Amino acid sequence: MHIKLLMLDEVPQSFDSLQIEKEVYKYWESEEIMQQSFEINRGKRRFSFVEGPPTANGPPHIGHAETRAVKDLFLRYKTMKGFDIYPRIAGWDCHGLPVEIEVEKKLGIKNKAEIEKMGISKFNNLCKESVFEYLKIWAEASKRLGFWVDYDKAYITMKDEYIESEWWALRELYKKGLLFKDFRISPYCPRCGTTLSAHEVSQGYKEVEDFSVYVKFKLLDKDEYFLVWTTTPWTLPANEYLVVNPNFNYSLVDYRGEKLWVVEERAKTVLKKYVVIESRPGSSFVGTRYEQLIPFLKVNTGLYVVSGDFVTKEDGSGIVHAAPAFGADDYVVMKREKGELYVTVDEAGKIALESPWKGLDVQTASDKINEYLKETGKLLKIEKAAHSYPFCWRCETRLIFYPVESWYIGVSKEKDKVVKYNKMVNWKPDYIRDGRFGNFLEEGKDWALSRNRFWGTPLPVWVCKNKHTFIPGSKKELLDNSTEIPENFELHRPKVDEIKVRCKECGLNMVREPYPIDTWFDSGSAFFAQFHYPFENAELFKQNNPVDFISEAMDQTRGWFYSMHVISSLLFERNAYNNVVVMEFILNSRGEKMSKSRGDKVDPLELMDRIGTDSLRLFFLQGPPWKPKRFSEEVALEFSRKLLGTLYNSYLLFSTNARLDNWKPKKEAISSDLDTWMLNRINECIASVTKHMDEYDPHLALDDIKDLVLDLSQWYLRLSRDTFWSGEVTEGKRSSYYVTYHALISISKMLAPFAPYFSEYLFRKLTDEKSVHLSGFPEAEEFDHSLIEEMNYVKDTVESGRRIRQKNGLILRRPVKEIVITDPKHREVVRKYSRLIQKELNAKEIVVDDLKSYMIQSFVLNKRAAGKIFGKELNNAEKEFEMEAKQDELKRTGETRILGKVIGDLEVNSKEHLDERYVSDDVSGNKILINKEFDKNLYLEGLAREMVRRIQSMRKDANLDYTDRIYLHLEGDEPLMEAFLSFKKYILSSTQAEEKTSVNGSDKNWDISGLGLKVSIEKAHR
RNA sequence: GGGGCCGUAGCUUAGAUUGGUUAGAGCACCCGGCUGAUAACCGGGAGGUCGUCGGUCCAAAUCCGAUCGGCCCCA
Repeated sequence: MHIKLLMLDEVPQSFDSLQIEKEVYKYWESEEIMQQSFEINRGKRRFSFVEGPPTANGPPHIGHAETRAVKDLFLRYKTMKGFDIYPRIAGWDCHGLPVEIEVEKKLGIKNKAEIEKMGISKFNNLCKESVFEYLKIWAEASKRLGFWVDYDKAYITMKDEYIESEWWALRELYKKGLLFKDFRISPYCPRCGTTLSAHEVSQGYKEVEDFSVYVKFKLLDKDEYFLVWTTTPWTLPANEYLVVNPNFNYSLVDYRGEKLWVVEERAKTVLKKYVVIESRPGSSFVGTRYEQLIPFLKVNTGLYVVSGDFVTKEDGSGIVHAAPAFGADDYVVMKREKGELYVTVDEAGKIALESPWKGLDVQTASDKINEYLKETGKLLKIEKAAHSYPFCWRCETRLIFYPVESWYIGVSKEKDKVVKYNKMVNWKPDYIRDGRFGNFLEEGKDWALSRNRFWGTPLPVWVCKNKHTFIPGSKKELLDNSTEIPENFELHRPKVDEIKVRCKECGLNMVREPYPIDTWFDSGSAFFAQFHYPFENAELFKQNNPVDFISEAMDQTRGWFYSMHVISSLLFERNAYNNVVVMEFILNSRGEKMSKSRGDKVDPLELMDRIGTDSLRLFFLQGPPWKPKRFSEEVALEFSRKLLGTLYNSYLLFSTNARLDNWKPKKEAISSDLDTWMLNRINECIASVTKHMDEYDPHLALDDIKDLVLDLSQWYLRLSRDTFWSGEVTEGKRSSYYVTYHALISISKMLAPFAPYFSEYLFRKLTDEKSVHLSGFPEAEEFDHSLIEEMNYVKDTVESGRRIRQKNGLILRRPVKEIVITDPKHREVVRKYSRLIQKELNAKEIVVDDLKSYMIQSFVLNKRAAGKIFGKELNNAEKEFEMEAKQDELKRTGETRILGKVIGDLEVNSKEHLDERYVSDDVSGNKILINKEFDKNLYLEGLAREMVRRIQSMRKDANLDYTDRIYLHLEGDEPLMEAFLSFKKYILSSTQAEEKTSVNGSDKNWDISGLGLKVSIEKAHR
């Protein structure tokens, strides 16, 4: 008769994680457990978090699932630890090129002109709609994954309030002199009239054959030349500097009567035959003036040599010509030298300089310039070489580098701060801080903020003809300064372009700088803009700054981690976040990146349907998050089956018995050393898990939990089974129930952040509380580490004992008479756990004693010495010496007579060996001795156990419940029947059997070490 | 082209900061055992040039250099 308790619910015999997940999900939904978890700690200690907003313009992939699992892990942990995480909201990144491209694809258009033709208003509205197209799938997958954040209150980067906060930030930066306009030299398509992003450029590389030329720049007032190599002769008319590497050595060589400077290592390749006149380091040329190569451009600056580390000796001559308008390095040189920017090419890619080449496109111009150089004797040589060159991915036009106006954030000016605040961040793994991220910060590049696109946060900069600048720090400030406001005004193009603003200083109309800004500025502002700070929630912002915890994948080192860090450093003079967990990618089973084209992308929702959410989450945390993982469903399933399946069965064993005994969860007096050990073991685990979680090492915490589950199942419960099965409810049994209950509760709580579904299921079976996620994380009580070490010793001992039995053919089912442990150091431990050891090793007695008592000393003749005495009789002497009496005599008196002659110490060697009645092995170092003698009684007892095992296996085959009783009849060979008679009580009680001469059930014939046995059983009727 | 991380058994991996027993575990495999919670467990076996080469050292998976392969970022 089963009495159903409120707690300790009955569960199915087999573990169905998918079914459990369904039930739990439904329960969370109907009871609004997630919402409650947001509220439960309001007003307590704060832990702050900010979501790195994804752009929901495609379905989430497995990498998103991983970051969400890791974020959620820590949010749940901190919630259970009693922290108030508020706000705990989702966030969505709405702007940017990826969104525009999605819309372009849908419309079947591919350039800016077409967008302008259809109207920015229409286009941007489509972008706005497109952003949320995948939102449902994202929210569904995230919820299913158990990523508990408030989706209803998500921050949205395209809302006016959010943008307004960014405007405030930009105005603050402007006030600090950190927002300014400058040129940047970017890849540019002269046909489309547009710059290309790095991503676009990398798509368009092609292998082409181009002419490259070596030209001679004459030193001023000297009959010497700098030899310079270039693949873009059209840039030569704009030459402003020559650049040498200060660390290289340059040679002046006589080449066909001309004196040329060239880097030492390249002279041979470039010139073949020449005579070296002298050598000088590159640094010595700095400042040397030279004659203009092509005299059409009027230059006021430059025409001297500068140094630059970017100059290599891989190709060319080691001397580089700089035309600042057409090269990024060149531009940096010009800035450093405070030179001027000479733009000799127009926006359509035609030469604009008054010269014979005016109006030619750069390619044609290059050919003509080559001819010109040849005619004027300035060309040394011309060659054709294949190299890869970028083309426009849309129209296949050659790209050129071209100066484009852009607004910048002056990171370089504040580099020291940016670097300093990074030191205050706890990076996991720590090498990111000084490695990948730190190195990037050291570059200290200014942040190019403006984009030549449509859909984004508008740059809040208005300029009038007199170059007066107006930068509103809020929507209100803009409106207050406007003379005409369009209908349905919002902070997006085209409305912000249509608003009329009059210059305060001169009264002229102002025009907005037409750019939207880099989307990274949107997401990088999340830590204050999500609050609409500083317009609202100042207090809330203060409580949540710096953010305690963020986590994203590795690619964000130059994305979100960077933008947030820079904005915070420049704006608030502090780090934006305290702890950041950086994740590596999930790879396919071959260790490659998953990709659409390879067809191995995994849909997280499908995956969760197949293997379950807990399995997926556990898979992510098997190793450190910052190690790339090869994904495999099998590995994920195996791990979770091992952990959760074992836990499930532990609960099953416990609950079945506790229910039968009508035990109700409550604290009980602890009555055994095994129970005390388990409690200490649990506390040790809690302490360690807490430490690892606090240090953001979740994988180590999971290892700890797994070890505890195995200790519970494979050691504690296995050894406690007898207690559970004993008939009466004794003090010992109550103690075991309590300890097991306590272990299961503790584990379900510790596991809750990792495997939220199964933990909830288990927890709810054990208690009548609402949810494990609303419960507290277990607190470790003091524990005695020596108790844990003692048990480890016991485990080792048992393990060695089994090994020794196995190696000596003493199978475990047969009891042995005695086991001696020759380790006086652990005398007390062995005594304490002797019953346990005895049972595990199936021994009648456990003895602790000195090894000495089990070593037999024997003597053999020292043949060299004895040979002198016995000569040819040595063999006979040896035989006589082996006799026990002689050995005894020697041991007693130190000498004995052999073949009539007295021998003593000098003629013998002594030897020790283990008493032959015992066995041991080298591995245990003779610490465990097993007495292998056995008598009839031991023999019969062994047979009895053999019979029990066969009967049990037949019960199992007959699908009997283990409380069912049976009728039993045995027939067989004599020793077996004798064993049955001698151990009848043991056999009948352990198989729940009653002896009967005629049994009407199933029969089976067994062979037990050559003895025949026929077993008949029948289910007994009550 | 520059920077970063990684490479340990068929698979998943511990050990690398701090050089020091026989490189440790799990899955799978083979032999044996235990078993009325368990697709569990226990003992044994097979399986490793610790990616490769070189260096430092009495001693290298560990430190250094090169090289190959995978992944990422940047150009």
